[in-house]
Amino acid sequence: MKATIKEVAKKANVSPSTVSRVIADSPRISEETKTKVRKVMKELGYHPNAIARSLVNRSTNTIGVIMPKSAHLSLANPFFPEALRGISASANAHGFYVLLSIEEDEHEKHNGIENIVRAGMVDGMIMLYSKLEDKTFNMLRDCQFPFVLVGKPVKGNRVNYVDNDNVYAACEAASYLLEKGRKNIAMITGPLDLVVSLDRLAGYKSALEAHGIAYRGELIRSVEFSRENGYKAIESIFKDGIQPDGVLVTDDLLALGAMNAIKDAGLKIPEDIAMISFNNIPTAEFLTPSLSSVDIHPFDLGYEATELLFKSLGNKNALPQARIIPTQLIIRQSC
Amino acid sequence: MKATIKEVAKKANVSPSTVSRVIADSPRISEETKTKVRKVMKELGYHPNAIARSLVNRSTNTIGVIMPKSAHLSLANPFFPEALRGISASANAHGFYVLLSIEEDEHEKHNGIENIVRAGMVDGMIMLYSKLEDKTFNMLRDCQFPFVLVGKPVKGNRVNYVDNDNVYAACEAASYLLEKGRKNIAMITGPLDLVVSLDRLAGYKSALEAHGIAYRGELIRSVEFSRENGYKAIESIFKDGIQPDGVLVTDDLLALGAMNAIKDAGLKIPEDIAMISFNNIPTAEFLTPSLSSVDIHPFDLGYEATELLFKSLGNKNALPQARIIPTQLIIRQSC
DNA sequence: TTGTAGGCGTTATCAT
DNA sequence: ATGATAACGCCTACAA
Repeated sequence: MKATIKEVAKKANVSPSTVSRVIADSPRISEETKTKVRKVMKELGYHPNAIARSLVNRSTNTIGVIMPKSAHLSLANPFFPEALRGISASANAHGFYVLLSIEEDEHEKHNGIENIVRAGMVDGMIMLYSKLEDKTFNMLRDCQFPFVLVGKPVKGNRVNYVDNDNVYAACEAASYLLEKGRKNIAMITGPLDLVVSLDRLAGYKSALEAHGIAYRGELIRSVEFSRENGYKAIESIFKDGIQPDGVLVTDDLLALGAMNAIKDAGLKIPEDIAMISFNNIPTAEFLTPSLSSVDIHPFDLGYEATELLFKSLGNKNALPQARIIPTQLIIRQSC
Repeated sequence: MKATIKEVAKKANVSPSTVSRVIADSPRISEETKTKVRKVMKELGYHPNAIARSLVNRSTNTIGVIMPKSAHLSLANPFFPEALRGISASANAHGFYVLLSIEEDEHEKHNGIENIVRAGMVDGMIMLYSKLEDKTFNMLRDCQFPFVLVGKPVKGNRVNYVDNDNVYAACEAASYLLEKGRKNIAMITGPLDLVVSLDRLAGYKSALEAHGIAYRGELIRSVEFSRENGYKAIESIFKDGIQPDGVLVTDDLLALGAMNAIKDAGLKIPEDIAMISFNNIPTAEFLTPSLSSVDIHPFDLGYEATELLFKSLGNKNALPQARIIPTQLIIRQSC
């Protein structure tokens, strides 16, 4: 059985409140008493109970992290684990714990998160994605519960968020291809209900526009993140009788599949089709050809999001803030 | 402000205990009252406070997950995220939450975990590694705190654990190389204070023995997990004037570096040096040559560990159990 | 079937 | 500088 504050108090011949003050290192307790009480705490192996503390303080020193269903696939993708590391690093630095919620399906997800929030398990949340019409997002916003989005909110939603400039990043990547003389640039992107997909598509379009090239919808494929879907997307473009000379892919897993589809069609990268992708997985440089990719700095996204959360926890009616984490286009052999 | 059980009670004209019983769906409450109370709960948007519940129940419905420092590097490695998914899947199924602890350094780590445990934040723990003389392990064991090790405990420590048969897996892989006619098989392994490293080394040795080949210590390199270290390990073997015709690597990240070192030395894989690695990262099949690797089924390791934890939570004085998750040697071009 | 009262371990307020 | 007391929100004997 664990020692409680009362037992410490009894053994030290003081009252529980005195012990409590010693724990808080209150200046209103004599050094003498402090050392005496501390000695007893050691002897008894006493450690304050976090639950009881949370109950009276109405705060748990814990932040929640929401990972979307698609993260299951993408856990292979370094984005989520790296973001998690960033979150954890910031939380640790503030003496906070991290409650992780990886949910199974849409329905459960919503319930799970709502439980965590309504049950008072966490003081704030980090959402590791941003999509249109998201129930969890709406719930959090409607509750006025403190949270930070990793990703950009839908227009008009004024909330705390941390994101890359995905429009810029995609524009930069597409421009690189265009300036290499590529004219027919396909795009393979994730689901279009994700804000990140929309942003990157917008960036792609703006690059075309800046280079005086017309946008053609038939060059675009939107699919769920997986290697298989990357493969199929390229296949489908070829089947439509289109042969692009470049392709912008919004995720390296998709790119892996796409590369294989291109090879299987007897075409060469980058000679026939140049490729740039996103996320810069650790093996990108070891592929043949090595894969050009945009590093989005997921650790920083997680870290800064958490820092922002603490800031808003400290000042409940602070205005929503945004932080933009720079991206880095890493050119390798694939373009 | 959130509604409490008292407010529900008042509005429903019943006592708090009745509401409590409705929450627990006690059979001693009439259906009539139940529906009445439930209606009020809905109206008030009532949700039981998990903290208060935890305090009186002395249990938090939360399990902790400990990720070691080296996981930082290895988060690029699918092992940890996949294991996390498995843990989360099992925890969700049991209505439990997951508290994640990724710690910075050894010292902090110990303190962090000890806090979590002693503060009563979690009902049990999953340790995602196993090494010799580990402080956290000893602390947990000495506290008699319920936990499950993913990995094998040091001999003599009777604790719950879930692991692969790493001796067998390494033996199988080494034997494969030997049966392909390779005679001088090097081994690049992780730190030798990790039980997994020792086991795989033992498996390698036993394969040699079974094939009547003498063990030579100069063929072995033990390094921290990283691509750079994989590169250096091969370099160091070459520098010693040794040219192996096969190499067994205990992690794909190490293998990536090793492959490059071999290529840079002007040698070919598998012609000059055949290679088998561990962990089967998603890109293994996309490398050139594609990398043979042992899939250790990290999801299952996490899932089964958590199931085992729940079992031991249910029966505090059950005897320690072990579960072995099968491995799968996946042969590709590198051997 | 339902209500009352005490307590889970802590902190905060008000005394002393 | 320290102690008594009352919460925090819930559960659970024990009573009725």
